[in-house]
Amino acid sequence: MNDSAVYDHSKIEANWKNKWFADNLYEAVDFSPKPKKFILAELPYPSGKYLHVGHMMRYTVPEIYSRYLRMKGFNVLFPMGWDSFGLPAETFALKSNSTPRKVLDQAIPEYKKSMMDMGYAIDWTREIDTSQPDFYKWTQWMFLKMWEAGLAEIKEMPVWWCQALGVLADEEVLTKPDGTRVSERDNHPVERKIFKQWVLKITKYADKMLDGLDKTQYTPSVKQAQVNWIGKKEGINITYKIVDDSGKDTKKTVTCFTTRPDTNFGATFVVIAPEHPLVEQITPKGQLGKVQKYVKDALNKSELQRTSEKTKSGIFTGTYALNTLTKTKMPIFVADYVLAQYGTGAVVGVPGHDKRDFEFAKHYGLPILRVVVGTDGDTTEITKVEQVQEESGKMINSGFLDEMDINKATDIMINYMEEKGYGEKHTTYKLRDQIWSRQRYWGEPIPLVYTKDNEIEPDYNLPLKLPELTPEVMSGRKDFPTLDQFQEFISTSDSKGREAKRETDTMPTWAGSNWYYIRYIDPKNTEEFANYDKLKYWLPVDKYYGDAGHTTAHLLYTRFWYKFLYDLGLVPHTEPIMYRMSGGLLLGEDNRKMSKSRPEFVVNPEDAVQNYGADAVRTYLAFIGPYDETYPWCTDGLKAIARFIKNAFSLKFKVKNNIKDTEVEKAYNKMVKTVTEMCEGFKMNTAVSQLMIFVNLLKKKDEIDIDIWKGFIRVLAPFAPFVAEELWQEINGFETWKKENSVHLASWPDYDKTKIADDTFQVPVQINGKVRAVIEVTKDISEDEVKAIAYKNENVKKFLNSQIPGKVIYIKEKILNIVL
RNA sequence: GGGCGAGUGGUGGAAUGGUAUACACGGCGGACUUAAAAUCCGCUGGCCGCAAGGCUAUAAGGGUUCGACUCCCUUCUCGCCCACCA
Repeated sequence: MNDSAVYDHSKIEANWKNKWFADNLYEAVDFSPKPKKFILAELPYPSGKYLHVGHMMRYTVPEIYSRYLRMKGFNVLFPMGWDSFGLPAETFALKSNSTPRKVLDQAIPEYKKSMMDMGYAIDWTREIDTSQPDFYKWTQWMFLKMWEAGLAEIKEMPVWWCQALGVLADEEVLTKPDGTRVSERDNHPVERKIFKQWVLKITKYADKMLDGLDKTQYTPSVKQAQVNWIGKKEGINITYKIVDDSGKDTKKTVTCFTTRPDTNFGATFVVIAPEHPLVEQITPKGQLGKVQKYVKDALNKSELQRTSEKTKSGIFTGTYALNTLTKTKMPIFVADYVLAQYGTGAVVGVPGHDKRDFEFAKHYGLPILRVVVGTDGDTTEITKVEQVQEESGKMINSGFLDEMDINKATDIMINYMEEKGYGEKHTTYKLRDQIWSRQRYWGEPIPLVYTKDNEIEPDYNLPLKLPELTPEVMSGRKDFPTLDQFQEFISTSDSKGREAKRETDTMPTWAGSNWYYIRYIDPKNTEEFANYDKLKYWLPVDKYYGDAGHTTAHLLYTRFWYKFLYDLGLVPHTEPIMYRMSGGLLLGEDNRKMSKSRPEFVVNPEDAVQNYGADAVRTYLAFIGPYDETYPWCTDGLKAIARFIKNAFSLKFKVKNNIKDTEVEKAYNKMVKTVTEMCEGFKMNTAVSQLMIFVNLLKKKDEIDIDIWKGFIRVLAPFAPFVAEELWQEINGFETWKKENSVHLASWPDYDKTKIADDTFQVPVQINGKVRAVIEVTKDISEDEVKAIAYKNENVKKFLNSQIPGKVIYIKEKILNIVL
């Protein structure tokens, strides 16, 4: 046997890999006349020495899809890069006793090698690295644009904070099942602290982001998640006069946001958040000490304490809000169940119709009034939380609203209050401004300068580079210094040449990820972040694949950033991404999340590729199940795929010219048709099973026609690119490698519909919906003929039992159902 | 508590109104082998039956339909995201 007789995956893969990448086979061509497809997979953040098998799970299926599209005649952009700023690299560096740059410079080539070993069809000339100055220059530039537009502000904000990592964004904090909050990275306990923070005013784009959803093809659930995250609510801000114990006007007011002003006749108290500025202003001196103590305790309470408390805590301020409708005095409380950041930070308590208010009222002995009656007609006193009515009903005990449906009453009350000047219609959002600073070293420096007069000026001399972590800087340190510890970095001059100081916060982990995908389009441009005409050619992203945890917030921020660039006329469309799908998880063989604590269940992708070949690993990851679901790794499954690849390879010895086999011909055309449909539908798992069915048939044959073989190789190519290339080169007799002869630039085969059509087909015969026989009939048979054949069938006769059929349903080529 | 999604053999899954369990794993039986591995062949949802065949099964219950894993309602369970959001 010669060399080519044995399937040796290591040899085949090493050979083709080098040739492909040397010739940049998967080049994405700017302005190609072919139609474009931009297939985007979230770039990894290197946080360890090697690529994780979970990454491969995420990338393989979209990559197969991108190969399919290329063969279908599209100019495909399937790029890759490194999201390398932020905590992951810092933590990785600290663990390695090194610096972020050094560990990245080691890890990135390893990650890249793993991707090349997998044969990923990436145009590496477009590689990006978000922590390189030529990239972050533009992140800084865009931030300055935001600042110019008034969308970047410095604000006092309560933020999550932990000793080890400093300030964290909400998204970097996880809630454990017991209610405690910890940092996403390394599980440090976190607490709430007030800090000055740069924030981006994403809320200004809330409505644009809601409206833009119509322009996308997101699935309903992705759209719904965007809508929910934005959380637009229309209601009214009602302003109440505040009086003291004796009923004297204090000249102060409290404004409460509510979506349910219809229940205002049932309002019996007001609650303000501990952080609310009114706390200090309205609390009488005698009361102030006690109230301040409550506020302090509330703010310092851990999340665990807050959520584990059975009763809602609060304290009476000693003053009252006047309910103009009922002319009653509503005591004003401070309580930590009211959030400072949502609405006005003050809530009007309607205990009969809000569960939280009910619990609070019950605990403090406040009156509970019924102003809505449900379908049960119950108008008795509300004593249990189950009786609290929230969703529907009619108004009672509510003056001019009585008998009205609650929705109508809401409208009428809003108009009434506006007319009387008690309140104003108001729209509020759950969406919060995005925190844009952190007190860490490894991030984009914020290019702003504080003058002597404490004015803020932009520094357009970009990139503003991070100071280096020299051995001198690091000597005697365990953690990285923050920028305020680099004197040379801090001191600068303002636009008038006077001494000034730099901002020492850096940008958050996700700064680069808000726009990184744009840079793939023009990664080497030094004049602008990307050439507009190139953007016009490549954008929007056709499909975006990534981690399920990034489906909502990351997508929203990406859309916000893009819409901002659009408003500046810098990008060509209003929506950057047309479609989003998130991948499931790959669990260990023990059906649990792969974890370093159970190393025996952690799959090392390098080992898998070495032992079974990249083609097998790729095809296995495609075959294992639908992209968006979660399932365990199974080594036996991988072995089976390795066997399949080997079987497919061995078929080559049977290939001959001019073999006529109608069974194979039909099966081939069916296979091409279904695999094509399944690739279109992103169902790579069933596409692989179609390939298996076809190979199982070919295995039984002694000879295979060369044209069918060539077609099969092309269909196999996106899944198992190495073996496909090997077989393709061999069958075509290409002796020396030429890029244009690659199977991966060959066209996807067509199929012949006429060869698929069966002359006969099977019709199940049902009696009362149960299959009693299957009859074989010819193609253009009439309904009557089908019936005649069916009635002759012994089993059908048996079940008809000489009865006369009442109704007979015949669906052509599908089914015959006889109803007795 | 809210939103979204899912529940099908021993396992991963297939079928989105028309023969439920494709494809694959695992298991069982057999061939080859001194033996094992590898490979190949056969069987494999459950129950009854020698067989033909029958009954039964897609989380549970109900409904629509000639026909339901698929559509609708109720309940349960799991996953993800959000969560004292007024």
